[in-house]
Amino acid sequence: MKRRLEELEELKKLGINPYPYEYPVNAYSDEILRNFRDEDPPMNVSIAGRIMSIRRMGKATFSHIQDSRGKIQIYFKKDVLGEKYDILKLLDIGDIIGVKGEVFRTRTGEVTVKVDDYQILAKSIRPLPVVKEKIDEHGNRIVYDPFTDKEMRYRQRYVDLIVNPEVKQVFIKRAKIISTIREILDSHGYIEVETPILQPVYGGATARPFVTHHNALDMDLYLRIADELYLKRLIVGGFDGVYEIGKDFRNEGMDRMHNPEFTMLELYVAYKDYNWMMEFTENLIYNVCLRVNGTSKIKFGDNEIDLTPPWKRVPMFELLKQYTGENLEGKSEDELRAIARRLNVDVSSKIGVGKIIDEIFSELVQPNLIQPTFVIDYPIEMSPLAKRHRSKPHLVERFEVIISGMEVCNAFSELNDPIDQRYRFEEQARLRAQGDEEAMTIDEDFIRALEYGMPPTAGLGIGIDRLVMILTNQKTIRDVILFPHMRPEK
RNA sequence: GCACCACUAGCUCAACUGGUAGAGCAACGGACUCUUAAUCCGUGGGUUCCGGGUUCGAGUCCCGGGUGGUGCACCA
Repeated sequence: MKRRLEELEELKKLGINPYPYEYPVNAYSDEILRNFRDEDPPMNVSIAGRIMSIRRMGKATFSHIQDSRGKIQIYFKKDVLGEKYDILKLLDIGDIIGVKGEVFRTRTGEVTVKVDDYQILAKSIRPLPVVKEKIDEHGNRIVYDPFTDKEMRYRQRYVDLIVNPEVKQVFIKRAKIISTIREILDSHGYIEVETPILQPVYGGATARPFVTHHNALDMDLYLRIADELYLKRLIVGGFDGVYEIGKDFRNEGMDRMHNPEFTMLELYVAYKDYNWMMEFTENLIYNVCLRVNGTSKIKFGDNEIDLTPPWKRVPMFELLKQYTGENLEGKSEDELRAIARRLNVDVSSKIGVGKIIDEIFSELVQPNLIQPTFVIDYPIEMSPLAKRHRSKPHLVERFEVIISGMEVCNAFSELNDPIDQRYRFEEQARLRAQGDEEAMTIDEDFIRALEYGMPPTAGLGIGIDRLVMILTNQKTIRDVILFPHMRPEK
């Protein structure tokens, strides 16, 4: 770095501003490579990018520069550039330059820009990890000494993005996934809304919140753990379909599937139930995958996953029976604890019936569900916002979508009976008193809204990060979040 | 929060049972006007994550701490 600061000073002494204001770009690496024809008249281009390699050979120098679209070789010649050629020695890998020149094909066949003139656009004073690569005879990219240090890749994502082009592709695809979801939802006439992230009462999920403080009001506020209760208020307010794509925050552990802040899509549609929502969900995800990947059969880890609808719909208790050999339906808390012991599943003494079942399910059933599966009809105790099942009163009309063992969606026929809702909240309060810190707190204003009357409604939540993981074949959530949460350095 | 593993030059990695810390790339100097992991000659580069301890001697062994990874716990 010291050496580069000296170069910076030398440039300034020569009257060259190493940080100029703009540069007229009229072409990109990928277009130039794609459009070049040997028989066409020579084409002049003006491109800008970062120097990724330099091969100096006395009075001629080859270099590759990388722009937003890819890389292209450039060729400097002493007899073309004269004195300006000598300034090249002050350039380094990592510097950003603009070059103008004619496109030609080298003797070895690579389409290259022969530089008539160049300009330094930003001097890099911190050395970039140098990744060397070669394209083999099959067109495969072989990388030597790849930049792999996970900690540095996540902390200095900018470096990761410069040096590892496949990382950039994941995030471009992520953007496309989200914009495609928007297009589809908008085309159905659903209204995108924004609801509070700072909430006086948090709800809509069972999780521990982040707490912050509002100074002027001298009160604690919570970062939302879900959008649910506000979006349902909007259904009460007369919207037929609303959705929100935004960050939720949960004060829980971090691992391959969890980041403390994550992106969630929630959608609520009036006059529909969870059966309708299942069909909607499988079509949504199928179409997003088609548009983004061009196919509905994708690889995830060692598995091939087929997202073509219809997806299997299986009641939760049926899956439990299938994978554990035990019938858990209608069992008391004591009986469930005994079964858990028999199945070698550890359950905390603080949790109730719903969570014991959930525990057994996530340990013994969920990892086996690789192809997209609607798990339907959950016990009422673990779903305080869902409507009671129309024919089985101890269950609710709820589904989750499991893909590759990962929970990607959660949805219900929404509970719109204000009396039942109050009763369910009170049950949660009882669990909380028992020591379940994640049980929900009662939201009086939400109940008041239901008291005015909410139409029958279907609601859906999709974990966007996890969906992106599946559609881009990434095994950890950190690889689909640009700046995953990290402990502070030092 | 717990367990296991990792941390050595800018990057990727070596260093046997404890015995002078090394290579490739990058950097620096030189040669070279079609190279492409350019090549050839030469040079410099280290708080071995941090702090203690054991030892004549610690990158290596022990204790404590940090960060990361993986798993568990926790997690609509």
